[in-house]
Amino acid sequence: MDKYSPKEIELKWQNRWAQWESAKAVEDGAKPKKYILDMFPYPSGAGLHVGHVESYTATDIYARYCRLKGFNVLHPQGWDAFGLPAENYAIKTGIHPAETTKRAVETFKRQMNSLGLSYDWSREVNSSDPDYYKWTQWLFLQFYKNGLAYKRMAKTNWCPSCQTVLANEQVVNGACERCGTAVVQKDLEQWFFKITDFIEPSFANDSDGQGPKKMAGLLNGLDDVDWPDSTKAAQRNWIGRSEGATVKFPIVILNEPRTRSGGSEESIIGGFKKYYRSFANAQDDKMFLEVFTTRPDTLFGCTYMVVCPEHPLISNFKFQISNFKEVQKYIEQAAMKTDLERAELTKEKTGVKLEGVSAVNPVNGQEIPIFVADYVLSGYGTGAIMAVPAHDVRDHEFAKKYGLPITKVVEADNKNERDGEEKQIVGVGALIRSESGKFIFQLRDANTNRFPGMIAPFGGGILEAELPINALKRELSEELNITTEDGEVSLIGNFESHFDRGKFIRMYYVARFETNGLKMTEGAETVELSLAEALENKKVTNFTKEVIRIFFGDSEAYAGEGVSVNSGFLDGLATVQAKKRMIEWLEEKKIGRRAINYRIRDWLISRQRYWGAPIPIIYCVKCGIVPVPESDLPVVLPTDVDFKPTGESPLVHSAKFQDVKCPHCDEPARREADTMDTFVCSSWYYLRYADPDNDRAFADPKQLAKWLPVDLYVGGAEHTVLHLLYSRFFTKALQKYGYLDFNEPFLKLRHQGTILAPDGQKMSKSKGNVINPDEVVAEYGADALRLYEMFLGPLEDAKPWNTASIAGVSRFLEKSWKVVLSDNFGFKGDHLPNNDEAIYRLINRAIKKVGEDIESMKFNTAISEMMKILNDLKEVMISHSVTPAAEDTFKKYFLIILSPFAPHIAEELWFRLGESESIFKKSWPEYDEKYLRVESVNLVVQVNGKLRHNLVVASEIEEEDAKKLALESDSVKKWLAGKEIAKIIFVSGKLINIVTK
RNA sequence: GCCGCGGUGGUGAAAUUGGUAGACACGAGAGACUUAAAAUCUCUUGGAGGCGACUCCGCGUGGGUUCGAGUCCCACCCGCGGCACCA
Repeated sequence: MDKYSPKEIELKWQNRWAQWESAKAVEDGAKPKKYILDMFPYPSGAGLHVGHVESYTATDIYARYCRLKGFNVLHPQGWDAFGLPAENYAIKTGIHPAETTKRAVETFKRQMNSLGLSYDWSREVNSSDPDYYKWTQWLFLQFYKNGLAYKRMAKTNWCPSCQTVLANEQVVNGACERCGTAVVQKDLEQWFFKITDFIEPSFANDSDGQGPKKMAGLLNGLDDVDWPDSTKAAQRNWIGRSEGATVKFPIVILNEPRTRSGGSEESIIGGFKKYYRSFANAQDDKMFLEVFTTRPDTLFGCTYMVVCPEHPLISNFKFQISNFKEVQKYIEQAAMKTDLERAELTKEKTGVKLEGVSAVNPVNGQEIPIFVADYVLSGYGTGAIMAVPAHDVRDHEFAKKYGLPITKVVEADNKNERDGEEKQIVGVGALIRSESGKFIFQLRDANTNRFPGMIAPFGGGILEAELPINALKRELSEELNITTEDGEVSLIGNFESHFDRGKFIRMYYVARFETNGLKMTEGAETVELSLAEALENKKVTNFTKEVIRIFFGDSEAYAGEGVSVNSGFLDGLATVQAKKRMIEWLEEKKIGRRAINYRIRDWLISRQRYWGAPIPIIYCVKCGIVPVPESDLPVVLPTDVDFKPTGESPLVHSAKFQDVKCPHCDEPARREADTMDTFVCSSWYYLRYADPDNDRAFADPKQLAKWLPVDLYVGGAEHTVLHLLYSRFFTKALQKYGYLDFNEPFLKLRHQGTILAPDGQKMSKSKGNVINPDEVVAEYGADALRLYEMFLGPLEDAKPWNTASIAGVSRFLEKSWKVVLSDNFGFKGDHLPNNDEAIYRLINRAIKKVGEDIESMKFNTAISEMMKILNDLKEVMISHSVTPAAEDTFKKYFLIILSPFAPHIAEELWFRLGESESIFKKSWPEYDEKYLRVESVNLVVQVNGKLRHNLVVASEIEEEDAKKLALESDSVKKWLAGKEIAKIIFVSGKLINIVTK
C-alpha cells in the first residue's frame, strides 16, 4: 500500500471533475431543486483568505450532500468585480482596474479549484462585464419607470478621501466604511432608490389576472425566513420603526397676538385660544411647528421646543426672530460640523433660543420657548421636537444647562426602592478618589454617621473596595454631574450635598455578606486596598464585586414607563393607555394624529467614481432627464479615462462618453457621469445565475421559477444591513412589477464566524498574522484544510486558527486511507469470532448522525462522529473478525459520508476499491433502523440526584425490574443505609433516581 | 443607552433540548518501537484529598423552581457584534 499523498491525488481529481462537469446543475425535472449560494466575493489582489475557505467549504459540503441525496443542485460562483479598491489601486499604480480585476479573478478561481469546491463554472458571472451590467442598467430603467429611482437635492454623506457620496448604510460611526475618513455633509443632487416604499406590506401588480397579491414588506418579511436572530434584529433596528404621534404646536409671534391680548397670563391663554381657533383649521402650515413624538402621553410635561439648524421655521420667521444674527451664526457653526462631531456624546449640548417667537403647548395653553440646537436631527421626523425634560435624558440635560423648567408628568415604578426592601442597607458611603488615583467606595460609619476618611478627626470604621470602573462611570456621569475623562472618574463633588438633596449613594449587600461578618478597619486612616489585597489581608471576607451594589436615589430624568400624574385628562393612566388617550384627543381636536416614523432613508446609489456601472440617463436641455432607450444598453464604461478622483465622476472628462444626442429630440445632450453603487450590482446577481447567458432578459422567467429563491445562502455578517437589505428590496420591487413571483430572495441564511489569527486577534496584513490557504494546501492538502476549518467549531462562531491542530484531521485522513486500503481493516482476523453486526451498527449510526449534522450545518460534530467510528472500529476488530461483505459495505458507506467533507481522498479510495464511476454519482445511503436499536443500555442509578451506580441492562427493562436491580446493588445499599426511601423516579432507558426522606 | 449573541478543562469544543458534564480533537506527561530523532502505537490527563476502593468540589456570580439544572425562572457581572442625540 502506498502512502496517502494529497498532492498526488487532489490535482488529478480536480481535473477529472472539471472534465466530467460533475458540478454542473442538471435540469432533471423529476428531481427537486436546491439552490445553494455563497456571497460572491470581491476579487481582491490579496487572494482568498481562510474566512472564504470556511464559508465556501460549508456550502460545498452541503451542495455535495444534496447531490447525493438526489437534488438538482445549483451551486454557482461569480465576481463582485466593481468597486473602490481596484480603482484606488489603479490610481496608485496606473494599472487599469479591468486588468487587476482580471488577474485577481484568475487567482481566486485557481484557489477555489485547488480546494475542490464544486462550483458550476458554466454559470460564472462578473458584475463588471458589460453583458452583466447591461441588465443592472436595465433594472435601473425599470425602477425609474416605476418611480423607484429618482433624483433630488439632498443632504448627503460625502467622503473627502474617496471623493464620492455614500449611502447611509456605508457610513459607520460617522466615517466612511471603506477608508475610515470622517464623512462630511454636502448638499448635492443625487440618485436614490425608494427603499422606503417597501418597509410595510404592499400589493404586487396583478400579473396573472388573479388580482393583486399582498406581499410582505422589509419588516414583516423577516418573519418568514430562516435567518440568524442577530441579523433579523439588526435589520429591524436599521429600519427603526417608531410608533407615536405628530403634534402641531401653534406659533406665537410676540409682537402680534400677544400684544393684542394684553400682558397677564390669563389673557395670554385667552389670546392663544382665539389665535388657536383661527389657525387650527387654516392650512397655513407656517404658523404651526409640527413635531413627532413616541411619548404623546408626556405632552403635559413639554416645557420647550427644539428645531434642528436646518429647519424652515427659522427662515420663515427671519424677521420676527430678534436675535437672528446669533441664530444664524449657530446654524453656520453646526453646518460645518461632521456628523461625528455633532454626535459626540461626551460633549455638552448647545443651542440658541429663538427670541421673538414662541410656541403654545396645545394641551395646557402654556407659552413655551423654541430653541435651535444641533442635537435635533434634520432627517428624522419633522426635524423638530417637543422637549419633555422630566422624561427624556437629552431634553433633561439641555434643560439643566439652560435653566428651563422641568415638569414631572409620569410617576415611574421605583424599581430601586423595591430592590432596597429585599436587601439590607448596611450603610451609606461616599465615592472618593485617593491621591494615588485609586477609586474607593467609603462606607459611612453606622454608629457615628460620619465619613471617617473624609473628616479624619471623627474616626470610625471604614470599608474600602475597588469597584468596576465602567459601571461607576456610567452611573456617575448620568446621576451626579461628574465629569469623566479617559476612563477615570475625576471629581466626586460634595458628598454631603448630594445626600441632602436625596441623591445620596446607598450601598446594599446580600445576606451572605453579613453572615461572614464584615470586619472594618479601625481608625481614621484611609487604607487603600484592592479587592485581592483586601481578601488577602482578611480585612474583608468574601468580598466580591457582586456583593456590593450602589445606586442613586431620586433620579429626576428617566425614560421609563409608569403612571401619568399632573397630566390633566391622563391622570392615573398607565403609559400605554395614556398614549392612546392622548392620540385620540389630538385627532379629535385636529392638532395631531397617530404617526409612524422610520429611521431608514432612501438608498443613495450614485457615486462620483469610475469603476462602476454607468447610470443610463441622458440630460437634455430641452427634454430634461431622459432615460437611455433599452435598445441602447449597455452604456459601456469607457476604458480610456483618467480615473483620478476630483469630486466629479471621472467620466465627466471623457467627451466621447459624455457628448451624446438626446434620444427624444436628437439635440446635443449630456450623459449622466455618475456610476452606480456596487451594491446595486450585487443586489440581483443571485437571479442572474439562473440564466447567465440570456441577452434578451436579465433571466428567463422559466429559469427563475425553476431555481429561485435561494435555499441556502452563506456569507459574512458584515452584510447584515447592506447587501442583504438591498437584495430584499430588489426582490420585492421586482415582484411588485411582475418580474418575480416571490419576494424574499434568501430562505435560509447563515453567517460564517470570523477566523482569528492564532494570537486571538483579527488577521490583518499590517499585523503580519495572516494565514494563506495556499500554504496550508501545499503542506497538508485541500481535504485536510477543509476538514480542519469545519472541525474548528460551529460555523457561525468566531474562532482562532491553531496550526498545530491541523495534525489531528490530517491523522484522521491517513487513518482512513489505511483502514480502507487494508484487508480486514488492517487487523488480524484469523480465528477470532465474527462480529458483522457491530460493524453494521457503527456505519449505520454514522450515516444517520453525519446526515443529520450536515442538514443542520453542524459540521464539527459530523466530523467527530466519523473519527469516532474509526476509533470504535478498532475496538471491535481487536477481538473480532468480519466477513468480506460487511467489510466492503463499511468501507464504501464510510467513503460516501466522508466524500462531501474530503472529496479528493474519498474519490481516490472509491476507485481503488474497484468502482468505475465517480462516488458523487452515488446516493447517500439510507440507514437501517434495525442496527440503531440498542438492546442493552447503561442505566444510571442516582441517590438523591447524585450518580452512585451504573447498571447495564436490557434497553426495554421494566420499571419494577430496574428498581429491584438498583436496590440490590451494594453501592446503592451503602448510600441508603439508615435512610427511608421517599420515592423512586424511573426514566426508561436512562436512569433511576432514589429519593430519601 | 437600546437591540442581539455568548461565558463549560491548559486549548478548540461536545452534551440526544431537564436526566452520567467535558464526546471528538489539540496540547501535555509516561511508556513501547528505534543506535538516535521524527513518525507510529499504548496508557494518563477538570480540581482537591486518599496507598486504595472511594469522597468532596466543579459549566461567569448570587438566588429560585425541580427527585434531578450547563440546559428553565429572577437578579447581577463580564465579553463580542449591530445601532446610537432617531425624540
